[in-house]
Amino acid sequence: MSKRNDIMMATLDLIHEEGLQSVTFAKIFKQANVGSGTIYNYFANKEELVNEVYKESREKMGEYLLHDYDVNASMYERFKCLQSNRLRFGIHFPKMFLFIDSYSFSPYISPELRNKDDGHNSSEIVRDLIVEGQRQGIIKEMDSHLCHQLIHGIISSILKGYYVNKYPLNEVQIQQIIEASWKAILV
Amino acid sequence: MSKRNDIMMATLDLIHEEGLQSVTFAKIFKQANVGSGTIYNYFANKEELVNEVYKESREKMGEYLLHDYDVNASMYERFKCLQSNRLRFGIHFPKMFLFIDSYSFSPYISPELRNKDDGHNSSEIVRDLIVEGQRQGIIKEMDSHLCHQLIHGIISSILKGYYVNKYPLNEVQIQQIIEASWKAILV
Amino acid sequence: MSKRNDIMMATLDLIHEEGLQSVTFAKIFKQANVGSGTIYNYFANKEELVNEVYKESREKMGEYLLHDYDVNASMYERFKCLQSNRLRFGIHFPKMFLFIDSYSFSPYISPELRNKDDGHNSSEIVRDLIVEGQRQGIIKEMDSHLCHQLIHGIISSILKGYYVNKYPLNEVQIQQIIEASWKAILV
Amino acid sequence: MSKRNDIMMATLDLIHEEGLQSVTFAKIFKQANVGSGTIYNYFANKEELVNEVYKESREKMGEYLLHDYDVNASMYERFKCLQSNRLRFGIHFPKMFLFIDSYSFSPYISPELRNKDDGHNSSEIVRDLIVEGQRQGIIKEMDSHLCHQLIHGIISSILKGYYVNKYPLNEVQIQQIIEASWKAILV
DNA sequence: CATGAATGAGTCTTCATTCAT
DNA sequence: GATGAATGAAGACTCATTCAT
Repeated sequence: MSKRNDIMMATLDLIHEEGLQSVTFAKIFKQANVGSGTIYNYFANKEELVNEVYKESREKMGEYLLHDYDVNASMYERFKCLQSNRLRFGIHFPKMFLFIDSYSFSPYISPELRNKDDGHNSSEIVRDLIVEGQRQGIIKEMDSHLCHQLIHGIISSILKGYYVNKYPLNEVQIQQIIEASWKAILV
Repeated sequence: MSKRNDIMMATLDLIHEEGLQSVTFAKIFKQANVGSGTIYNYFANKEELVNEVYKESREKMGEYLLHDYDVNASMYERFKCLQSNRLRFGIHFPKMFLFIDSYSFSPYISPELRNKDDGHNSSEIVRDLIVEGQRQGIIKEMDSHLCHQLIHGIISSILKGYYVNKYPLNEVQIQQIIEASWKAILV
Repeated sequence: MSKRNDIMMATLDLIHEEGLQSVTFAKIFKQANVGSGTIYNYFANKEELVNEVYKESREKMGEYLLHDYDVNASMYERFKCLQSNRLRFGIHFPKMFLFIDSYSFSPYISPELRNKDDGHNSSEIVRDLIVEGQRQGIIKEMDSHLCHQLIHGIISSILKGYYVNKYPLNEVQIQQIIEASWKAILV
Repeated sequence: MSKRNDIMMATLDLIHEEGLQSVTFAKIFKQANVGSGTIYNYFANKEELVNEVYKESREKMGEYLLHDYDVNASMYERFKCLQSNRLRFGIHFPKMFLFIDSYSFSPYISPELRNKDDGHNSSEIVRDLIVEGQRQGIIKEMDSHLCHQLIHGIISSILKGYYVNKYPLNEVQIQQIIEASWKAILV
């Protein structure tokens, strides 16, 4: 189980450092310190390996998004929790976040996987929240997927700027961003 | 000139269909209906070809962004025009938009090209607008590059969802998105 | 180790048969009975392979030149030994001799390798002999490198004629050549 | 006729500068200032072009070797004339001399051409001289081809050292070399 | 399970050659 | 004759994948 994990971590590291297109098996083997044949005990081929890394990253993010999520909290509290978690996930796991963000729409990732549930229903929870907010007249009427994508897009944007050191991302900025994204979808 | 254009169009098509990483010369030659050596009459190598496609795409987008842009219009009108144009460019030229969005930070695209002016000063115009809005107390105080990235990021995110058919993108949705992005950066 | 050797021998054979310029990897693989990728387990590229073949040939020749060389023998005996060994090396290893002779000054062979000691100091020994002979007034005064090249050049020239079957090269001829080259540099 | 000559001269220049193996048609066209198709009006292919250059070089050298050659002069005078002419040809036409010397035994040059008469019988004249000298008891008994090759080898050696600036080659040196080569083959 | 030498299909690229102008 | 854009066979080299140990 350790070898499998070594390989996946090495793959994620290398994708982050050099981009998916220049990650070769030779580099993965060297980085993971395993023999070149070992990978085939765990993955059928390169595509499966990458998709597996993608799947695990998605699962980890899905799980992270629901940290301290209280279904009984107020609408704004729940929104804040979800946006904050997404932002913090990006801050703590930049490799995973960027990998997901960069390749979700790439032809390399199988469409089934892209649209697949992450096992924690986080996407559905976000959209449920949007729909509920719209029913209550708090959130503007629009396609829930569109709205979801919109608030997600704001977080992505901010994180990408942060990754290239355009600005710091402390509690102050985090609160500002959450408020800005909240205002963006209010009626 | 026709052959050169055939090659560039074939390249853009293939990048869109399969991703830059799996675009091979063999596929380009077949798609463009030219001999395998012909490309080298126009481009020194694959990197130059891809960068040339990138450059033309950037130029086309830069030009498109300024459609009907009136420097004397109100702040909101100008903002609306720019955001709307970006969105419409993405809707009408999905291949170009996705190529630019996906590979601007790829090591394959030369840094000088990525940062190069697109010949229409569109980037500068957007940031000038932001700075002016901030001086007038309309737009929230923040780094102008960050703000630029934020409103750009919303459009990108929305377009990517649209491309995978998550939702339609008609006039109604376009207006919703523009308003949401405007509200996101207001004080 | 066997594969590596197979490749080098095949390379030398092909250089001899068709000349360096027309030796392709395809021919080497076929001749050596290895897969096309195998070479890269042993040599970084074609240049390294050729240089390695050159290096081994030089080492072999350097070793051969000193067969039965007796530092206490007379000047003429030592001269005879060296010239005779060079000639015999060329007779017994025509591929190596011709390869060294033809490509020592080719841009394909790295200069440091060309000038490198062959590990047996044979070049130095020849020049030492010349210098000693000049000090004793036996050998004509001239640059030792020039003199070295002259006696070496005679052997090369003779061997090339022999290789294209211009004449036989038996003991009689060998003695004639050695004597002629000795007389050419005497005072 | 001018174009044909331009191409041949450009070819000889390039072979001298970069070696036969790296001379491409593209370089020849550029150097000769002709279009890429022009060559096929004069030469069937690259090999024919190179062999034609070789043939002309050999003819020019053959002609040069007989400058001021007096069949009635003394044996030594005639020997001196031939060796001197060969040396002077190498001094004045280094490109041709080196090309002939380097590629005469290369598989690139067709064997028929290598052994072909140069149209001036110079080779035969040299060997006739040798045979005559041997009959008179002046020159050592040995295969005339061998002897020819030997005195030719000395000149080649000397010229190669001269080309890389190891020493000057003025009248003094020329006389020394001729005498040395004469002594080499005397009984 | 783990290994890595061996493999060969596939990659980019070069370059002699053709042919319409 | 002269041209050079177009060509594609062939070159060096890469890399995912296999298999004997």
